[in-house]
Amino acid sequence: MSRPTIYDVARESGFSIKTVSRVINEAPNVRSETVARVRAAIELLQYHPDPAAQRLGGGKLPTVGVVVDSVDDPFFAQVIAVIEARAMDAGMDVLVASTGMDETRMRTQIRRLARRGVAGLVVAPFGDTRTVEEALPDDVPVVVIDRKCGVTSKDVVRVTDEQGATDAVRHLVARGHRRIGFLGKLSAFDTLVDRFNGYERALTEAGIEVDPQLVETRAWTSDEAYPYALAMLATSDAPTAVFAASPMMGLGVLRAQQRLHRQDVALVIFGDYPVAELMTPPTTVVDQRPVALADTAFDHLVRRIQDPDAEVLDTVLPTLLVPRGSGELAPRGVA
Amino acid sequence: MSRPTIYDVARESGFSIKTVSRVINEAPNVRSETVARVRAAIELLQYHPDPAAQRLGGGKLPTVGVVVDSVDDPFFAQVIAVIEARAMDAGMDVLVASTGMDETRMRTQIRRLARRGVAGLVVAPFGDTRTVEEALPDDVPVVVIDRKCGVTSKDVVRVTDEQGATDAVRHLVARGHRRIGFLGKLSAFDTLVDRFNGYERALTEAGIEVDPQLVETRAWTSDEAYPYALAMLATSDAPTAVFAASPMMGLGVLRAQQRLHRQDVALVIFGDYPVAELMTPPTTVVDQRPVALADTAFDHLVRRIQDPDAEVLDTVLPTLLVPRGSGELAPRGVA
DNA sequence: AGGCGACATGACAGCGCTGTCAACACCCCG
DNA sequence: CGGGGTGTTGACAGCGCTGTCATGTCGCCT
Repeated sequence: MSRPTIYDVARESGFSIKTVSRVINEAPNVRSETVARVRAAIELLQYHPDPAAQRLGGGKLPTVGVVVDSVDDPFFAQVIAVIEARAMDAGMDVLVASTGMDETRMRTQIRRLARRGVAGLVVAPFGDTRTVEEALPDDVPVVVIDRKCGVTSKDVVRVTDEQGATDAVRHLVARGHRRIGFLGKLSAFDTLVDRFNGYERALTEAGIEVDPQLVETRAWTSDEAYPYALAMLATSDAPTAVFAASPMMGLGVLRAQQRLHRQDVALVIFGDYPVAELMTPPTTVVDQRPVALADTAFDHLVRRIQDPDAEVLDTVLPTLLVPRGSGELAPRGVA
Repeated sequence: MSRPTIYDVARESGFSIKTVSRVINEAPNVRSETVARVRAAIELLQYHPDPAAQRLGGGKLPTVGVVVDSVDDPFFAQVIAVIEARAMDAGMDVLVASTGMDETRMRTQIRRLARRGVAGLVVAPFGDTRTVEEALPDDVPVVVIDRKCGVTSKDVVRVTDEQGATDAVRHLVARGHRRIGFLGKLSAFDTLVDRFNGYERALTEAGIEVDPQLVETRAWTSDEAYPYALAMLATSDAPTAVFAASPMMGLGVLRAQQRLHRQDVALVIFGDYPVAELMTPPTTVVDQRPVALADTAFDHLVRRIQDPDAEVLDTVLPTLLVPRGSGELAPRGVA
């Protein structure tokens, strides 16, 4: 009445449990006829191996763990969705854990999943190199996503942050903007620094000097960004365009614009967000393409699981500038 | 060098593994001094029980499974986030699985998690009563969320769909609207039918007849809703207000409005969505309060895990009308 | 014909826990 | 002072797998 075990399959098929185990794990050196008979018995009994037992017996759980800042951040939600889909195809389950942007909690969550015996881990880390390197386990395959954080011992999949930012700001410069604001907390992630560098590069190559008045690096959440954005837009020599280095910064700017009833400030946000195309004007973004990122991360995780000694990869995927309207606005007062 | 086991703790503390096991599981009849000594040993060795072994030994995994339509739907993403947070506090992990709105896949995913030995399951089901009742396991505690689907054998946590819809439509009626459109696929979920009933009720009590021209029940995704919304808004006797029975329908309407350059159509969407407050005009919604829902669901799940024979609960939480602008627009042409 | 290696299968011992049951020490009561 | 709880602890047998090692069977080469 209870779930069938490997013994039931063994009895039914007439082979030993070890042979059944071999069939399950697609081990070599089993006669194809034997495989067929065992498979038939498995099918007949509707047998499914118990992951806990497989794990205890010596293997890993058919499970991948995903550790991200927060599960309901749209970016990470998409990442999780892709990983979940890929894992399902591979017959694996997905454990999720969030760090809430807390280093201790990040460490705890990673350790917990590692202890649990997951086959692999996808982690969006943060903190300085040392913290992150220490938090990442060496006995479990890990792929780091989105942020490198100086990690060199693990596979990393991220995007061209600097180039993406450069593209965004060049886009604004091409529309004639010369006073372009920047919002983004540099101390938070290395990615933010890259994005600032991209901003700086685009300005410099256009012969525009970076105006410290237009660079706001204190805000982290959108709530924090809002007053700064408000202040920046309200000054007499306000920027005619803004580059928001993250969706959170972008939302702060949008709130400020809404508050000031201004729809004439050009805006490009690094990172797409839900319904950006329905805003007034629709928001131009630098798409980080979370789907491609997660897909690649999963590929690399599988590779690492199969060959723990494979060469360490640092994959940098291109971003995509998506013009929707807000980024194509001409400078105020110009036709 | 390897992870410490219960034997290490036993040796270190001077007790048997069984006593250590008792301490871990907070079993009764253990002297407090013994507990203290064992705890000290656990602390010293940094011991953490192996979930797989606990499971095999006879218990359940310290894990809850969450099965939803899709992981990156903002509503479910929030649900998952809350469950994850609560689970973490309870020392549990969270397995996520999505159904992709496919009955077979729903069944597969639920079975898989159940087999895995999770302690409990939170499921957003769909399909007719029979399908769902069959898909839900009886040997694992389950809490059904968001949609009842006729389930009577499990705890259910949902919201006042009909009342919420009535509130929304009354709100529009109170602003003077008499031609109010409805968008929502009734055949999809029982919740949608409830929302339509709420719509009908609010109209009826205001002495307004339901105009079939203004009721669109074919669309399911926002892509499908878009052309219908477009058509509805473009007719000569177009509605002055629209009640979108789900965020997807709402996005369809918003796209249509954007396309038609119309910001004068009053709109209330059932279900909040990201940055709704930044739209032009900001979108008035009926908040389903996913956080409260998930919180309650987790409470009920814990209750059910502790007492499998507890009375079956059907909890219906109130929704919250959030006026933000779009729902307060007067009918076209009226001051 | 004898022997060796490649293939195919099985016996058995864990993996790290928990459940069952037994053992033992006390305590209360008649 | 003996019987029968009650509280506290431990020995031991699994749970359902996989790893190791042994066993048996051919086919082929010398």
